Amino acid sequence: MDWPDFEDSRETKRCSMAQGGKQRGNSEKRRRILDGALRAFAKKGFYNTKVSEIASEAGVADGTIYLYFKNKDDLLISLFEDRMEWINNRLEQELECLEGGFEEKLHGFVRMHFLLVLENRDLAEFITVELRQSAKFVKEYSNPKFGAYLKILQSLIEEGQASGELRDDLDSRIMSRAIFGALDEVLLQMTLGKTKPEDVEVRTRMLSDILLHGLCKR
Amino acid sequence: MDWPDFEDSRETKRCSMAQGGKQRGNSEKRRRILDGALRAFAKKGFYNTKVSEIASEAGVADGTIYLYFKNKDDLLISLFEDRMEWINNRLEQELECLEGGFEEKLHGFVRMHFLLVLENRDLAEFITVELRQSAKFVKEYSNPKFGAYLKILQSLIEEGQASGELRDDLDSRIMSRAIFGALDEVLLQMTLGKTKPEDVEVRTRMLSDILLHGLCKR
DNA sequence: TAGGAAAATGAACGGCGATTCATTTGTCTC
DNA sequence: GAGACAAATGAATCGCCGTTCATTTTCCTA
Repeated sequence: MDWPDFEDSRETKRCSMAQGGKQRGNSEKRRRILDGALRAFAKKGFYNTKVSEIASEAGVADGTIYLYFKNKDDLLISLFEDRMEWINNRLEQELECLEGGFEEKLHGFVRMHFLLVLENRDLAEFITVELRQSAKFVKEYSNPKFGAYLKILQSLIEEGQASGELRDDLDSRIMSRAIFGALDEVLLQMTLGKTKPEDVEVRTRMLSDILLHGLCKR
Repeated sequence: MDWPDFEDSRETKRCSMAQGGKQRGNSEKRRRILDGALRAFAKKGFYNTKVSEIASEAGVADGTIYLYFKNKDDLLISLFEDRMEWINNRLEQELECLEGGFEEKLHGFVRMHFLLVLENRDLAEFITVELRQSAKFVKEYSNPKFGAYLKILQSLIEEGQASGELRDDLDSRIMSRAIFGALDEVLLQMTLGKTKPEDVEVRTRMLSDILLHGLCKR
């Protein structure tokens, strides 16, 4: 199978509708499909989910999906970007509100990452499992929304370096990936197992602490 | 699709052959198939690889694959376990040879993880991408070989704690996952991009350093 | 309220690809 | 070298599922 080419904009497919105040119905259906797809993909994974299952999950007819998305692959990517954008927005929003130095900021970031995603188990499952799948074709089409996520983390690190709180012998690009990897793996475990709310706090503290100060005794 | 049930042992399928010194041909073909599958999966991913492609990659007929593996899923799992076992063995072997305290050991571990896997690009791609796929069904069948990998890391941490070098307020189970996640994500980036040999050294140093001492200035 | 266009429907199609199995090839024994 | 058994082959099968499109429904406008 070939991955989709992005010659036509996914975001605005079928803009042919009247422009007035009635975008409502249309966008809402698109949203319903994305929501249904998330639930379905989380349950069985992309390749084991039938389009007809997504449709019934979304409460629309099979064919309707093809009015909003080019094909199943396109739906996967659209869903991924949609959710990633949501995460990025909320992450940036919350980060702005955080007072204090780098330590607080990183702690806040880790906490947010966990909370945002665990807020919705399906999202957690989808992100942790399908992201890799899509990383595979980052080669051909570099996932911009995931790139944006990493950028946020990277900027955070660079700020810390600029303010002198952080060592500056570290490549922020590599560090941001390492941090994401650590969070993501722990998140995967939380997603698959039964995580109680207090576990989130414990893990947040533990991870931000070790990232800041390391495993060694000081 | 349902994931395979493991009622019949995958390892020893078709033991009906004579027991003498002629296991040779048989095992060798199994190996050829596993090798071919690795190449194929690395190139296109599990779901986009046709069984016939694996067969031609391995230089056997399509049907032959079914003499050694129950089905395509079984082949995936078998391959995964085979390679994971190889990694675990070599990792343990190398770790035993390492002198010094925890710092040296962790550094060695990180280095080994990178080198072992990058020694074979296909393996790197396969592990980083397909492991998640299989983590998905850890729910139904807990991947023992990956568990063993984590155990090695976990023991390393616990040793460090016992000897007093490491903080003991850290859960070694969670830490081992976090470390694996960080390594794996950085490895993914290395796999997809073009990594020069010296990059491996840089990243090894950077990662073991940050894991030991954290991002903060001391 | 008629007419027409956009949106939605879901039954049917068509291609694909995992798996099977009748046949061939190889190997060992007497 | 013939018989018997194991191993390998690959063409044919068959069920599945992504996608299409003829038809129906909805919704607007005059």
